[in-house]
Amino acid sequence: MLDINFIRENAEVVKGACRNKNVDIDVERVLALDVGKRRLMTEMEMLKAEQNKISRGGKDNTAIFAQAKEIKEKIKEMAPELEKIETELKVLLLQLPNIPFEDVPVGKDDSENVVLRKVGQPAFSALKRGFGEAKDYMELGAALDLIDTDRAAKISGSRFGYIKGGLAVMEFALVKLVMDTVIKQGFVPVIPPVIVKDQIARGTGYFEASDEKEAYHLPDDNMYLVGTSEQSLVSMYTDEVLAETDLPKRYVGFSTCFRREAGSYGKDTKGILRVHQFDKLEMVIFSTPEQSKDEHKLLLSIEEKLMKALKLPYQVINICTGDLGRPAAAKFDIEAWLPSEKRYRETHSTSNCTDFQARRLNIRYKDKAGKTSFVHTLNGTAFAIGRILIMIMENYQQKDGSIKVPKVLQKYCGFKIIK
RNA sequence: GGAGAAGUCGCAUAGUGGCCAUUGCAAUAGUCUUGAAAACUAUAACCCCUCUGGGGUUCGUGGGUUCGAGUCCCACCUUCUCCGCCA
Repeated sequence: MLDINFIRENAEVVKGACRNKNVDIDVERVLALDVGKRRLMTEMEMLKAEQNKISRGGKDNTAIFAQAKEIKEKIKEMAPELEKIETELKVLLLQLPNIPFEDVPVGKDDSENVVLRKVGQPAFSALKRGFGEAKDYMELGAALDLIDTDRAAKISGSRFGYIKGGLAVMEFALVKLVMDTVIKQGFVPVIPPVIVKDQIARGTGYFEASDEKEAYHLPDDNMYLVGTSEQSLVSMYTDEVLAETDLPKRYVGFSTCFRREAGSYGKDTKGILRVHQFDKLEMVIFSTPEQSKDEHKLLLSIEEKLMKALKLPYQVINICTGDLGRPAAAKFDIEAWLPSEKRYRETHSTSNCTDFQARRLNIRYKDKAGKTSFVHTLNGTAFAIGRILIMIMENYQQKDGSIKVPKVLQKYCGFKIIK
């Protein structure tokens, strides 16, 4: 959510942001509603002041009390009009996107994202090492009995999987790698709730764009399964005031994530690249406005550090305005090389949401002068485990179909190869 | 699931129908001090408007009663305690 004062004073900037983010909202309408609201409020407040003056007067003055009652009725008549304006204004305000930073590339959709750098050699494909075409992870997994989507389909339907054996062990190794990497940087590990209340699911702003259908709903309790632990982590400090000296607060959450994948029929239907349930380690930071750009760099650097530790080839993408999403002011993705598809696929994403989420969730901090303002919130993937397992399987496959365990994970796994 | 209690500033508290919500701690500024602590003084409760004097709004949320509600009534939300069930 944007600050109404900001919109009032920077209407052109807001319009530009809508244009660049492909959001179709009538900013002039917002301004008109705002003017109308304030005009009506002032009028009602003047009446109210008069009423208060009369009431404070004293006791048992029937004539004057009748007058006060008359004013009260007048105010009551005006109330529905104000409510109507406020409701419409609120709906529009919730739909307005965050303003992208100046240095974010302008573009209409993901085709105009900018590659910042490529790290590692994608040519580390099976091809170059002289054992023919790279096998895809499903083929490797079937041979080694690591992934079973057929039986998962029998039990739970499509887009589910059993992850088994050495691959299941590797999940815990990845968790340990992340913990050892980020706890040093001051991140507090958290295992957050994965079921959240209706108002929290809405509050985090994931439901605004019609992605309401993306979350699993539990109708008996009117609660939702989280699509990412970002939802329960960021909302942790809803309606709280933090101390400036405690910022930045850094957290790394581990949780299962649930997604209905409602709009993605026919996309990545095979295997476990896109599933209804997966585990993810997610970093979330609460910072002051001054800190947030540096914290964003920190998140990206940690993501790259983790990818480098696994020695997976990847590229870093600067997401353009049209692909940013509503809450982000800036966003970087990491895409790892998937040999079987001979292209990069997204594994990580990190966003700086500035005060956009905080205003909506009412997360503030008190600065040294005693003034309260909204914090900045940031998030970044540490590992989306299913996808990283896929990347490891394909990039570490051997000529005989076995899979080498990345060196950093060997001590956590207790074995060096899956065969 | 059953029965009780409670929600007021960052924290803790007072406020049982009538002046624009009390007090303490913490915070910020100042006085004093070589410096610090202590002490003292001042500031600040959410948000809106403003002619900068001030006005309005706000006591978990939403309704209601009243000339007037933190205070009375109703519903809801949340938390806590006890009982029952349970990993």
